[in-house]
Amino acid sequence: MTVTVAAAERLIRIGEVARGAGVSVRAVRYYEQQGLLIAERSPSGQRLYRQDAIPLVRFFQQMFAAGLTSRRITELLPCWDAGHTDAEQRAMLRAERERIQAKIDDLQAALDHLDKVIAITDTHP
Amino acid sequence: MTVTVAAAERLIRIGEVARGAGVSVRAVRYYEQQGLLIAERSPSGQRLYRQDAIPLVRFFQQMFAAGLTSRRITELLPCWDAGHTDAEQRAMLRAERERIQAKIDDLQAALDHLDKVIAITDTHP
DNA sequence: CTTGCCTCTGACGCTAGCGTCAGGTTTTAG
DNA sequence: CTAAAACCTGACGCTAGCGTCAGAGGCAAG
Repeated sequence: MTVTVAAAERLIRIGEVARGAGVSVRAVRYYEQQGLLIAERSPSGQRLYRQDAIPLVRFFQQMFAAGLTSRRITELLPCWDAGHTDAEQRAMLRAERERIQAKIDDLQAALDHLDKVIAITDTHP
Repeated sequence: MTVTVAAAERLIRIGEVARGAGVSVRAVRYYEQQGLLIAERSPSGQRLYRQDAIPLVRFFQQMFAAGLTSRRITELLPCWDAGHTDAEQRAMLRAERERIQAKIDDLQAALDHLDKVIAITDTHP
């Protein structure tokens, strides 16, 4: 008979989070300052994170790349954490979705434009 | 018998350029400061533009949206103006192309991520 | 013990594309 | 002629996500 015990999760320090997610230590501190990432503290004051902080930071990077501000991300975090959403949050999700789609379209148009020029300059050196 | 005369192009002032391209007057001045857009000057010192300045400014906007800096755009302008390109410029064109494509891919991934969350929060209110 | 790496809290710096205000000239409409 | 609208040159401000430096404490290894 086996008994499963809730294993005390190994907490990691800020450097490990930063390396794991491919960002700077400064960036991780900044995320905390913006309310994106809450850390426990060791008795001596060092930040301690759960391991899922690493994918979370990666996720922040993805959203930043998509043009969301840290403020928007904090407002949308409950949609992930709890699965709980109100009408306002769903509207924000859709609005950001549309923004991103529009941005993709703009980028695609710019890409097409550049490709034309590349084609011309290649056949016409 | 009809004689075609090279019609003296009607020059426009900065306000018309700005309205035509959907940007601010300040932006147009900024482009000049960055070396993107050269303007003639009237005797009193006002900037005078040819009408193709409007599509040019639109193009700048498109490139800005694609993440190119004004510096890069100035370096690539000869590719449009003269059709003349050297190897370095062609390499820059390709590099920018790759950057934009990578950015599109990132945005698409973020969009897919958001769509998943939207689907969850919709079926699971 | 001390060497060396990691972490801490401020706090200022940076970039890029403008916004905006100040104070003055020019052009245009009536 | 005159008032409004448009234009000019500085020059400082703003945002957002960090970089970077300063000065000080924490922590495992030899």
